[in-house]
Amino acid sequence: MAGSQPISRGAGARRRVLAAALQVLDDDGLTGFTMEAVARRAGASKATLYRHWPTAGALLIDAMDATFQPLPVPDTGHVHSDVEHLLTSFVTLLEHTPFPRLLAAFIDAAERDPALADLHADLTRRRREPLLTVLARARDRGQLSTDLDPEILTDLLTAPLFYRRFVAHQPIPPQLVTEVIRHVLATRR
Amino acid sequence: MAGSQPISRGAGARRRVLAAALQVLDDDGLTGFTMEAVARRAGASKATLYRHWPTAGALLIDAMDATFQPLPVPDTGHVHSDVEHLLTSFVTLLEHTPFPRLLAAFIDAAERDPALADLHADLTRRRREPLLTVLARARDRGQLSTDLDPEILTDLLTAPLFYRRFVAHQPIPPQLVTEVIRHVLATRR
DNA sequence: TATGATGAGTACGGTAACGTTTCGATGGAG
DNA sequence: CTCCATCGAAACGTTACCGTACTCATCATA
Repeated sequence: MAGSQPISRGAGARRRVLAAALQVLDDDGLTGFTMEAVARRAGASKATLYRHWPTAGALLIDAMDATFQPLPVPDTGHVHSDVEHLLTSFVTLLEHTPFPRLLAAFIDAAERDPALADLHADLTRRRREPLLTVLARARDRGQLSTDLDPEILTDLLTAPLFYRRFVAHQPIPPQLVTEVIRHVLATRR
Repeated sequence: MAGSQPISRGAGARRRVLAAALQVLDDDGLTGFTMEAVARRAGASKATLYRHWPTAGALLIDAMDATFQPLPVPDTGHVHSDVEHLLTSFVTLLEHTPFPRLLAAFIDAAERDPALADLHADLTRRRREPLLTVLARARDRGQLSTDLDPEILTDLLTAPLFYRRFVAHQPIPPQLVTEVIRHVLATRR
């Protein structure tokens, strides 16, 4: 976006509040996510928050929606390396950004709030798109058997990375990406 | 910590409180998990809670620890059906018990409390054991190539089920277990 | 049956977030 | 330059949870 566009008074405060909301969620989790805490962090008035968002849940939705950024779609000509690029980028996201902690809080929230659950499902769908694009392209090129469902392949390829980070709560070993691809992408010898 | 037959006075209240703690966590998540709420639900006095647990975190740890129950280890003679039994049981756990909602809350809590993180890692390890047992037995029988790491296989087999439930937030299709096994356990036709 | 533990119920002062309101300051548009 | 929508700050009464303390009932056992 053209950064020199003047940021209107209202939009400026809005952006600061959204950024502060993510910081609070990252630091203190869902428990610490209150209107007061976000207002403090943003250097904003509570009145401003309530002017823009009726509830803390609505604010949370906007804040999480603002975090989304799709991974760039690689095009090396080979499924294998395309997928490897994507998964490696994703591991970086999991290990070196606030993303996973935000997601952990959000997953819990989405269990109990239907509006958050909807957004969560939508964000997940958008997050999967680059990988699905790569797989579809591979199928068009004949590099991938047509009896393999791209949706299930996407599950199988990305799930272990999530699992390591959120469930096993352990670092992701460097060879995991390679191993996952080897098992799932059917490079059978 | 007295006898085994009669439930000593103390142990009775303790069990009721732990059960109430899980109900509160299931219904209201981490946000609603307070000493007062648990005491109310248990029909117990706050003083009783504080007598047994110094903090809400300590109570949460004991409550989550009490939920753990290992899946029975099947022994059909074939890796394939053994694994299928285990994964199917696990899907039932994910779809028809409070387990996943409890876990969602716990994962968020474990992101910020080291003691909870330790317990989380330990519970995950114990949950994996039946599958690891089955895989080890298969290897001893020569039904499984020795160059496949059982730990990674366990990741690949269970991760998609977690993923569907927590990340994709979608029902687990009946054929997913079969598909996962087909891809991961290398029964290539 | 007498006694010591244990628990339920209640009350307490302290803290924090709630959601709303008022007021004075400020910056962008006409 | 003027106007006015928007902002930050502060105060408000309300509600909820905190952690502790005290009383009285109940059960376990010797």
